[in-house]
Amino acid sequence: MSVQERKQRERADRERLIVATARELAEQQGWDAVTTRRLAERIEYSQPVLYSHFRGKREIIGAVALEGAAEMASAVRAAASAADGPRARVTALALAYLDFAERNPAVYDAMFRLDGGLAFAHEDTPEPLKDAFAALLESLGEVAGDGVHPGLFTEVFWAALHGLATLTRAGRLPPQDTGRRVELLADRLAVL
Amino acid sequence: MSVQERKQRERADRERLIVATARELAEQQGWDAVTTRRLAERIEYSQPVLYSHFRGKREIIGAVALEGAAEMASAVRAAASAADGPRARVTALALAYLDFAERNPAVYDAMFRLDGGLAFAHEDTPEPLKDAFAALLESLGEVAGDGVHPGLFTEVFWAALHGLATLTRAGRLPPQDTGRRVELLADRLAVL
DNA sequence: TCGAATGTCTAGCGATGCTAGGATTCGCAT
DNA sequence: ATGCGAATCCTAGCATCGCTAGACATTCGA
Repeated sequence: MSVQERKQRERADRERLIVATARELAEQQGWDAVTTRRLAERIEYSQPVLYSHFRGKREIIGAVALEGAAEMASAVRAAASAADGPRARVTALALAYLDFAERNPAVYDAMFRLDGGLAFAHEDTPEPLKDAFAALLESLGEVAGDGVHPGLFTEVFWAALHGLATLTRAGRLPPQDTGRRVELLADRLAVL
Repeated sequence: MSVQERKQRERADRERLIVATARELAEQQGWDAVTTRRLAERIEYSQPVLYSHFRGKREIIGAVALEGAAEMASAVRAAASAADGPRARVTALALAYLDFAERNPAVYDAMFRLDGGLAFAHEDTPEPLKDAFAALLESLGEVAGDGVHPGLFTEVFWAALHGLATLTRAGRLPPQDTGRRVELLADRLAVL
């Protein structure tokens, strides 16, 4: 029995290695540079090994996206819980979100820009994605205002953050004004 | 002289044909299906002809993006001018923007999701892109509120719209709630 | 009418995601 | 310890991608 367990452990290790390497490579040189050949070379295995873990490149991107969603959820929660009061909580959350997107552009792309083959809308949405949304909802729901569905409010706020993250990374919005934009968002959207 | 003029006209016609065909193909089957071979076949020329008009596939995407920007600008202006008062203007503008994104997903992708090789932030930003932003600014600037830079406000509002468009297309947000989200955005962000 | 210039196509390069099929290694029963 | 079956891994290759060199045809100007 212990032999099989060791093998399973090694397999799981290798799978983590693949995801971590893909992420590292993507952050260093962009997702275009993450080819199956380069990835295989970096993990010191041949290409087909990748396909014994993942159905294809898309699924690898999806795995990175899930990892990123978990990290983002915890980053958002940490920032929110460190702030006092609804107002500070909202701005802290927003800044944490944008900070995560800026520090992990490739991961953010995997989550929202690229096709990771993830089911988003339906019930079979992976847990990390639902949890990341829940992390936003926890802090944003309390400032939705009367008569506004917390989920709907969170979606709109999230959309605004996503737009800011995307456009900033595209060079469209100068990064130094991020603080003022977040202030504007929090002042106007949130009901305090 | 008239011979050269005819040739130039034919060349310009063919260039328009390339862009229109690329756009059509992208809307029908997605940008992944827009390969240089398929595109060449559809316009009934060989691949190298494409490269006598554009530096590469990126530039073709960029051309579609510019065409889309011009259309979006006029769609936004039309919607805004047909509405009475700032409040109605803002919601009409927002709905027109989202409607454009929904009806022309491939064009919207070319504008914001894909790499069309367009210079965005700098001064050499192509005129249609600047004009599309200007179309937003015209209506949104008047509801920025006191002490808020109209450009900054427009950026934030635009980011929110962009996020809504993106997330809706990804299947993350149910389309039937678009109206309520727009109402929320207009109610909260705009100062009337 | 003929050389030159312009325009177009055929063929091919390197690289991509992905896979079939053979080789090798490994665990386990004898 | 040994030999066999199975699991594991790699070599080699396919179709397709964006892109380009060089041959071919066509048209223009003298």
